Amino acid sequence: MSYKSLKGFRDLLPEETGKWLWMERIIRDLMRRYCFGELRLPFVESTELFARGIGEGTDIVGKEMYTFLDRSDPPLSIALRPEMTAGAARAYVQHSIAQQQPITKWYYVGPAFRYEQPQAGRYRQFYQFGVELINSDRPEAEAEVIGIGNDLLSELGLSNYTLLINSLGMPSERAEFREGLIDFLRQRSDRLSEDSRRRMEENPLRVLDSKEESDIQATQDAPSILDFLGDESREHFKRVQELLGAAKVKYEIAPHLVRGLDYYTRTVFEFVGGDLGAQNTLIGGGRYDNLIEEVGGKPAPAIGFGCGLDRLILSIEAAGSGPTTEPSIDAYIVALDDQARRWAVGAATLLRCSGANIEFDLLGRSMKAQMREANRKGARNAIIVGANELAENIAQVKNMATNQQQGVPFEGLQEYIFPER
RNA sequence: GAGGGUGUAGCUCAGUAGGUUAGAGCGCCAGGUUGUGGCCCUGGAGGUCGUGGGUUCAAAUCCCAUCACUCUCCCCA
Repeated sequence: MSYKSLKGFRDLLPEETGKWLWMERIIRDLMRRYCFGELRLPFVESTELFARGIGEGTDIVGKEMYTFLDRSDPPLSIALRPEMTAGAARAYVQHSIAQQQPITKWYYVGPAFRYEQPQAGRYRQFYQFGVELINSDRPEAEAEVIGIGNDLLSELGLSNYTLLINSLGMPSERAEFREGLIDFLRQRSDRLSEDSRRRMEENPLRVLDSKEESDIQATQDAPSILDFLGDESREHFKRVQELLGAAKVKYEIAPHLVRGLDYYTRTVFEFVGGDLGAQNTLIGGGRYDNLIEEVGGKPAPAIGFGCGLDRLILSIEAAGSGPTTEPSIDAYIVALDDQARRWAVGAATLLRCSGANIEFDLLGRSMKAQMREANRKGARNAIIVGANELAENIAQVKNMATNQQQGVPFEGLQEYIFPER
């Protein structure tokens, strides 16, 4: 085999795309009911947009972006999008959406790219569904967005998941907490893992999210971000919890939940799946009240989430969920000679125009082979036409399940195979 | 960037005290049926045993290197 897809990139063959179409249909139907509009963004943006939007210090920007120089003069640094929120914020500002509508509800579905070691549920080209709700600072916005995530998972037939929520406060509150946390961590740095000692200075919040047993032990009585929230942030978080209760959404408060993007403020949340191993974040999101301003717009509070569709597919498979009906073939036309094949081409066109799913042999195979193919494909009927049928204008139609076969006049085929529905 | 595991037919895998033409199941093709699928029977196509080198009379099998895939850590969806 001379060519292979690149590491972390893969083909989705028709065998699998059925599941994807099913999932995407559920997503789009859900978004219709929540009255969100679909946004389609470029796959490529200026590198700077992501650096500014996501944060220079994050791993995503620091070491996982696919960046290239284009052919302009001087060359422009561009990047494959590592997520879609920055692009959505850019679009919001570029099109002056704030001037046109008081609140904006967008969703998107599509690929994003990160240069990482692939592993289960993680690829270099991965697929995300996400929502962005822009220009509301109200806790109802949290309830709306989190509710979408909850509804989505349940409509996909998943039940083995947990919603974790936390508040990171506003930047000033987080800075204060950060100081306190660094003090705490320094005192017990000897008990921390090597990774955590490194992270302690650059991103101390992440230490709390460590999976190392020693780190978990050492940080059990670490200060909680929740104790550093000001009145407004505290009240906001409390109200979010009330509203989730009103929406009957089950959640757990997770003071250790931090998330890796710089732009989050106040509420952050994750839906984690039970049976996915390390890559178990199905949906991750939060409020980002400063991002719009960061990319050049007038300040606008916002909240959203990203949802990993590759992982959703894994969960769907693990849960035994998925589409129940496969597209069926209404009839397979079995043509016995060249005359009959000519007839079949015309008949197939007519039947297909009426809405029926029709297949016929494209390899010039024997009748036996055509019948075998009709059976294998699960066709409901075989329309058999040879010289005799052409002479009488009557096709032999065999019901593949019952074995019953009868003559059907050509002009009655459409009605027989595909009655008006 | 760090650490495990695995590479034999399209797919899932047998085959290692080195020994003739490398096997099975599934799938695919054809025949058994003159104009009728499934089940059954028979036959067939399909393999540089990941790649390169070494040891040996002889390597899928032993040694070295290398690549790919996969899982885990980091990080995230």
